[in-house]
This record gives sequence, structure tokens and C-alpha cells, in this order.
Amino acid sequence: MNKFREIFLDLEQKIINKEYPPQSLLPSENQLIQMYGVSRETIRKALNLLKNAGYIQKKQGKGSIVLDMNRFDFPISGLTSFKELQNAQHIPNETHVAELKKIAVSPKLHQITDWPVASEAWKLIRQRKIDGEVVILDRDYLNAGIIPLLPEKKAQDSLFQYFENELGLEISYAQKEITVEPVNKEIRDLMTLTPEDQHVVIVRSLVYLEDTRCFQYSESIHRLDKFRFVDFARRRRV
Amino acid sequence: MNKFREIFLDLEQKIINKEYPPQSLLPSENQLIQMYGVSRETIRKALNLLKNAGYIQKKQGKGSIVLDMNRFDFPISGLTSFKELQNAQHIPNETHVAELKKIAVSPKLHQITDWPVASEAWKLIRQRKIDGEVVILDRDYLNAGIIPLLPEKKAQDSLFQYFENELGLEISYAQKEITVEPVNKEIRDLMTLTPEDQHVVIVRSLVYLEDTRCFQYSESIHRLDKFRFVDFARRRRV
DNA sequence: TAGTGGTCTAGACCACTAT
DNA sequence: TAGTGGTCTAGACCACTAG
Repeated sequence: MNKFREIFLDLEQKIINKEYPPQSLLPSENQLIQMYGVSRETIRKALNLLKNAGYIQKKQGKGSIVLDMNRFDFPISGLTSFKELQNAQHIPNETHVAELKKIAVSPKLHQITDWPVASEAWKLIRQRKIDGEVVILDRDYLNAGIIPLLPEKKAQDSLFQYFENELGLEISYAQKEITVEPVNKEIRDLMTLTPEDQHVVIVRSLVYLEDTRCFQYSESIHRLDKFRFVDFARRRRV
Repeated sequence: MNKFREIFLDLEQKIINKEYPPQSLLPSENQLIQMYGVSRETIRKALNLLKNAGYIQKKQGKGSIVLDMNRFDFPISGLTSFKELQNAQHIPNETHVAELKKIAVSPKLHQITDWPVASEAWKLIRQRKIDGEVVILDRDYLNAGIIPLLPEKKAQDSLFQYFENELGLEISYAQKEITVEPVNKEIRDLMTLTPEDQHVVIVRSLVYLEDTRCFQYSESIHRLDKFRFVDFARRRRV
């Protein structure tokens, strides 16, 4: 394990546990060098991860100030799947696999994913229930050349966990798009909607591996009243 | 100017101009060291910025692969304001200041921003028009202790530009939240909505300075059909 | 003035990819 | 095997903050 990653995780835990409470200062870089017995650059790499994740703000001549992340509750930002999200938020849940089959890549899917037309892909539709109501509908398309097997049992749990821990895939990055669109019949049939619900939030994402291969295209469809997206962003000076 | 920042901007331009087209490799770190006449760490800092911004993917033993950012058009992610967004997307626009006045911080606003109750703040409401229709309504609250003057002319343009270039403030980071909520009368009166429009997207954000002072709280209210959020995210290995 | 973080360098060793 | 990126070190100088 990398030193700087370990130090990052250690400091992150201490910030979460309020050992370093909001508004307080972390130990200085020199102190951290002593504490962890590493060089300055290694400490600085760890601090940079904390900074980019929104845990701290650094100030020259002063130190690293711990930020209060709970203004909007948990900024669970970045690349996170439904499963991880609800675990972090302790939402009771239930997932039902509505459809799971192999399909041939259509021209439309090709346009989005760049997978060869007529090559094999998995199509997976899952209903996400909270308090018995289907509030999220996940439609996933997976490259069958990369994921040869997709047991229904795994689909019920976390796909990412299955890919990373059992298939040894290295998920690296994703492009996402959030829009609001009218509901159609297909969606209405699979979700718990009232007649008044005319729109849904659609989160589309293309997910890539370490080697830049796109292996997943997803449409995560949310009922308006259950949708919430929280993010932390640093200003990009132009 | 920092060396690594200059190198980042230079490489970014070359990627945008397709001098380094998608799927191609950047020059190796050793070559870049020669080209820019700097040390390896400096090159690596620049490459890291490119990586975090979603421009490249690095692969051990191979090189830095240029990614195709245009799958979902422009991932203008992070901390960007309406003004910058539309410039980047060449959207013709018009901004109308509907309200601009000093107010005393209410307990409710205090709870969100942590500004002292009864201290002074600016309240600014702006209507953003596209093709003559008000599709975005921006409600901003600004700490008057930090921003003493707020000329209406500046409000019509970009607030961020005014703060950074004229007031010398260093905007650093923001927390954002995106939800969908029912429209109320106040909003309906100020936007171009049909009777069918029952909901709007609300992007709430708290914006902070370099020294961790919160100076702005905003609610950006979007008509459903005009809302779109694009993002790039790297997997955070847990 | 002492201590802090910000930048940069030069060099080392490792793991991975090509061939 | 040669070349690539990944990690880590030790040391230097600078800019900023505080007492």
C-alpha cells in the first residue's frame, strides 16, 4: 500500500471522527513528517488528496484548516453507485432485478458507447425500492467482452463490488450527465409514480476502466422527490 | 506564474486544438522534461492537473492517453457560474436584475451561511433569459462585510469576475446541492413557466474564499427542460 | 523572526508495457 | 531489455502569517 494513501486514509478517519474538528488546524507538515516518518512530498501528496476531496483548506503561513463538510450533509461526490450511497446514508433498501439478458449492440447504443454494432452486451434493469416504493430505476448496459458473466445474484448487490473484487477490473473514471425528462410508459410501468409525476431525473453515465475502455453505460432514473445530488468543487482559475 | 500551471495550460490548449487528438499519447515524461526544461516532478504536477480535469488517463509502462471529452459534449464541471457557462456554450442571453437590496441576515439565512444574525447582506435576484424566456432565476445572498458595494451594472455581468478582478477576492471552493422541488408563486411570477410546469431544479451553493470565509449563498432555479449538468469524476478507491 | 505552506530540483528504486 | 509511469527521498529557496 502507498504511504501517501495510508496517511490520507488515516487523516480522513481522524477528521471524520472529529479528532481534528472543523475549523481546527491539522498538525503542520513538519509535524506530520515526524509523526509518520516520511518525507515532505509524501505528506504533501496525502494533504492534496484531502484538499481535493474537500476535507481541508490550506493556507500559506498558517496551516491546513479542517472544513465543515456537513453544511449540506454528506457531500458524497464523484463516482459513487447507488449501493454505496445508501450504505453511507443508512437508507433501508431493496433491489429487484426486472430484466437481465444478453443483447446485440444497437446502432444507438454504439453511438453512445462506441462498442461495435452487433457485439454482445448485457442489458440489466433494476428497481430500487425505499419503503416498498420503486423510486429509482437503473438501466445498465455492460460490455460482455469485458464482463463475460453476470449472475443475477451479483446484480442484486453492487455491480462495482463484483467487478472490482471478483473480476479484478479497475474502474477508473466516468462521465455523467444529469437532466430532467418526461416519463414514458416503459418507465411509468416500472416505477412507483403518481399520475401527477410527469417528469423524472435521468443520470446518464459512461464508466471507464484504467485502460480507457468503456465497459458500462447507465441510465439511473429517479423520482423527482427522491433525487438529491451533492458535490464539492474547487474553483478552476482560468 | 507557476511552471507546472503554465505547462498544464499549454498542454490543455494543445489537447483542445487536437494537436494531441483523442486516443493519442502525449510525449513521455522524459520528453516533456526536455521540451519544457524542467524537472520530472514539475511535469508530473502538470500531468496530474490534466488527469484530474479528465483530459488524460495515465498508464504505467505506456504513457498518457488523451481522452475524448466530447461524449456528452462539454463537461464543464466544477465551480462554474451561469455567465461562464453560456460563454463556453455560445448561448445568446440576457440578464435582468429583478431585485437588489441590502437586508439583515435572518435566522434562516444564518443557519445556512453561519453569518451573524442581523448582520448585513446583499440580496440579489436575477432573471436569465434565453430567446426572451426566463429559464433560470438566480437568487444570491452575499456577505456585505466582504462585498461592501454591489453596483447593479456588475450584477448584470458576472459576479465572479467582479469579485476576482475588481475586488481582488480569491474564490476557492463551493459546496453544491441539486434537487427538484415544486414551484411556488414567487418563483412562478418571475419565470416563464407553463401551467404544466409544476417543478423546478434548484441548485443551491455555498461559495467560499481562500481563507475559508463563506461569502455567498445562491439558489439557481432552472426550468426543467433547460437544465443540464455534466460532470467528470474519478473513482475514489475505498 | 520563526514557522508555515508553495515550488522546484536531482536522484533513486520499483512495476508495468512493449518488443 | 529499454522505456514508461509510480513512489519516495533530501534539500533548496520562496512567500506568507503570526507574535
